[in-house]
Amino acid sequence: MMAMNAKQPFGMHPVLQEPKFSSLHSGSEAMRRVCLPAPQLQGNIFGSFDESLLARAEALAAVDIVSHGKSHPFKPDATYHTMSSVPCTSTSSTVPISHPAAAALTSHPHHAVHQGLEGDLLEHISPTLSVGGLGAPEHSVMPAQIHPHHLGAMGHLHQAMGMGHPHAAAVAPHSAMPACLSDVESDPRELEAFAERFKQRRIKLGVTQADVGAALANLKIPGVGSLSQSTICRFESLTLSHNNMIALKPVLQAWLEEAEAAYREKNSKPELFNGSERKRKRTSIAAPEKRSLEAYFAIQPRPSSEKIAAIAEKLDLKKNVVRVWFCNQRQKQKRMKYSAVH
DNA sequence: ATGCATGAGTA
DNA sequence: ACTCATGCATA
Repeated sequence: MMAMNAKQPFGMHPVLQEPKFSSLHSGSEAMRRVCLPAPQLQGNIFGSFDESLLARAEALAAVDIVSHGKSHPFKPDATYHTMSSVPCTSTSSTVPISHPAAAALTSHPHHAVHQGLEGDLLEHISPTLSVGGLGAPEHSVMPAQIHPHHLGAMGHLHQAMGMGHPHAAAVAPHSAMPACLSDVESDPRELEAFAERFKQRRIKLGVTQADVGAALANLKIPGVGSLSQSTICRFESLTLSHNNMIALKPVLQAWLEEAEAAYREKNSKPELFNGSERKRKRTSIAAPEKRSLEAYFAIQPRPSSEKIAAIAEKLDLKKNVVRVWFCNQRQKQKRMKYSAVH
């Protein structure tokens, strides 16, 4: 099978960044920080009694096994093939994937599969979306170029678009304003509702999350490229940051509208349609270690580099793994679902 | 659906 | 060295 490779393994084109728009980052970040519980108190304590606290954390971890209402009462995730020995550092190193061609050959089972299963729908919808009806998918395959790592660009764009003012309560006394400026219905309710609607309608169209992500690139929206299944999934399940949700909403909404339009069009015109990359290895932190980490996190979400090193050693994990774990943990805390200011 | 990771942009 | 938006790999 030689499907086109839409995505590439990591570490290839660091370029392709657009002049990018703004950096409202700080703004939102600052704001969010203010909203955080901010348990700074323990910083000092931790600093001076680190040893004992670490110990206590471990003790807690030992007992606190199930009490963490988190999510895993007991998942047999203990499958730690932690091949941490292999630096995932995309630093090109041995990564041979330099030939787009080769990459294309070996590529993604995903897209291939999807095309097989729903190629029909996609081929009718996607082209229509991008070209506006010209159809004629000369190359009925997804052009493997849809991924011009719009990375930062997109994120910024979105932020620029959606960044906003969480208020929006007293707004709009006189409907005069089309409400299209900086307003943004950043209302969590609205987002939640949209996400739900989006998911249902998407399913109705028979499109997978991965398909949506890929199709996004066909919308030709400046600064918007494809997205992964992960992101679409997270959008639907509201497990993205508030800002991220707001930024993505308009794009997904645009896709949905066009997809449905294309769908309708299809149904209304029966005549026409009747009828080397080395794989990155995911390190897995064993349950016991994870419990310890959670305990540490509870007393100090932002351990210093030294603490991280200490923890890493005690748990016999790579320092970087621990550092990233804390980063992800913090990020996780900020996600919508729970943290939302409902 | 979610865990661990990367990279850009910041501070 | 952190935050954020994302993605690959995997349960």
